[in-house]
Amino acid sequence: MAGKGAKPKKEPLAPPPADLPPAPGIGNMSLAGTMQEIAAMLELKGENRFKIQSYRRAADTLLNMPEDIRAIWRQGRLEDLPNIGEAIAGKIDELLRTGRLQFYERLRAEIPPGVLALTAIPDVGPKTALALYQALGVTSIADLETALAAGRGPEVPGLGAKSLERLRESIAAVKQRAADQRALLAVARPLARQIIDQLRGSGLPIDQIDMAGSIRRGRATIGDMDILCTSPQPQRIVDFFIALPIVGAVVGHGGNKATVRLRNGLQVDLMVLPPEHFGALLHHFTGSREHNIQMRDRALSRGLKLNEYGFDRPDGTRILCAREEDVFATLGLPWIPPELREGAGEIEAAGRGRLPHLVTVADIKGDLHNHSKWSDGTATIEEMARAARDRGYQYMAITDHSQSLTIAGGLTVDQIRQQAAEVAEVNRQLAPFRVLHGVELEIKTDGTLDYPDAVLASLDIVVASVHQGLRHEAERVTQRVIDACRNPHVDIIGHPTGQILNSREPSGLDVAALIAVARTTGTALEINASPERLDLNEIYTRQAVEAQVLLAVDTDSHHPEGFANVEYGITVARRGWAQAADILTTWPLDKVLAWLQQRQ
DNA sequence: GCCGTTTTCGGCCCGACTGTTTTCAGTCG
Repeated sequence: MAGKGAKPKKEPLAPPPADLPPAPGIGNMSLAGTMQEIAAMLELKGENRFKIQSYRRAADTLLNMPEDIRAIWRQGRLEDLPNIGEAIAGKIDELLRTGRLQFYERLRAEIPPGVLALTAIPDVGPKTALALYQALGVTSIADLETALAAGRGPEVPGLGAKSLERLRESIAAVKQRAADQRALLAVARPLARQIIDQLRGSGLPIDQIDMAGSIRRGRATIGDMDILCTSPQPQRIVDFFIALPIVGAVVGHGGNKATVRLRNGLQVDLMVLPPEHFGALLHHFTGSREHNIQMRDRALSRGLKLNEYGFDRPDGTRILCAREEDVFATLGLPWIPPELREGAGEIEAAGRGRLPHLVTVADIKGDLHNHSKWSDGTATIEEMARAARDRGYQYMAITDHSQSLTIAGGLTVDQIRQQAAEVAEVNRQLAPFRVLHGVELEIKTDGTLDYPDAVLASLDIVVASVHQGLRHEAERVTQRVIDACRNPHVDIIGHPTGQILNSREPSGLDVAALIAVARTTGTALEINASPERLDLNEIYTRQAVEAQVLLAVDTDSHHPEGFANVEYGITVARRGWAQAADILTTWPLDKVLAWLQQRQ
């Protein structure tokens, strides 16, 4: 028998030769994408659904795991990962060694091109997609639309008149949706709060109300919103909800639920529930899918069946859960914060009493990356400082752009020297509040920094960022950022990957390599809280936390209202399992000053 | 294809909804 705790294996996959580099461009994300594609193609082939599920779960593991897959591979530990066994480990190994996967390429050759795309249509899954292809020969949504318009369709087995009509509507909807995008959390969450406030203020009887789904877990972008509440008068709640001014169209409504589309296009589901089921339903609709699967698995191992109404015992009786805490307690667990519910080890951690004490907005004591009128901000240094002080902060850094970023009014060496006098004056007025004089320093396309070291040494703090040459090849971007990280004057790497949600992909930066360097240099990595950035993301945040690399939640504010965005940076930090001690900007001023001093 | 504090074989999360193939399959969240 194998030793306790270890997963017994006949012959573990050998680690790669020490001198073999991983194939370029292959990391956690791309591997997860490949696994998802394999799952979709196997589904189309009608493969065993549990095999398909295995590839999906392996993809989830890759997406949520806190470590870089290449490091695990190098150590020969692929099969130690949950949901990754001999077969999938072998495929990951093949991809990392050679950059290709024969199994995947054979599947691609087998599946008619374009059929997969049909499954983007609502209510069209693999079975329907294949039937459409076989009966009509269509290999794209456009093909299908043309065929249906020409009166074809009745020859597809299993599709009656109703289904065909529905299909036409779904195609119209999917074409519309392609133009739309997922909403930023910073757009969706205030809307959800507004709806909840209006329902609460309606005068109608509401006992409990909360948002659920990805908005409650705090994902960076939101597809649609779920709001759950309890009330003795569900119909009146539903009627009030669908008549809200913010509602653009009512998609459907009944006695205790309604689906609407807001004026900005976001879909919102409201459900009014019996109070005795509220906890179980809130848990069920908060998800994520993988978290729910693992919770049900844990229930099964205890002879219970978990569903959205509670736990069913083998004798047919039911354990009701009015509060979410009851769901966890029934499985011997403490309540798990929604931000952690991604099925990425939180249930195991909860079971061992090892959940992190997640950082909160209330822990934040300052903000170390902000702009003023001196470059591209809209407020004076004093206005920014007063706004930060009014939030209860002890300090704020002014970090206007450096000279190379001309488009943002970057400061010359002379200008930033002049700026120091204004910072000193604001500090005289607002003491003991402290404005740190800093810069958001360009990491230039040639890899050098935008000010000489002597100038950097005269500043309180330096945030180094990439704005230009984000599309450079991965090795080059990585080298530029790592070189900046190694400069002892650089304190923080700003928005490391440069991603803009919904519009710009992250650069090719090898974040794992950056984390490894930051660990040795003691440089902090930023979680930029600007809602369209959220960079580092939660996955890299967790990698940094595990590596004990310091993080800085900064809002990159260009006006006084920007400080409120700290909420979104904190959400990322929480999703990355960060505690207050991991975050530089939760530290009090004297500790931050001592840290900066010691770095000089 | 993965997994194991009853297990190395035989399971695998659960229920709602819909249409149609009148007893269930497909899709979704």
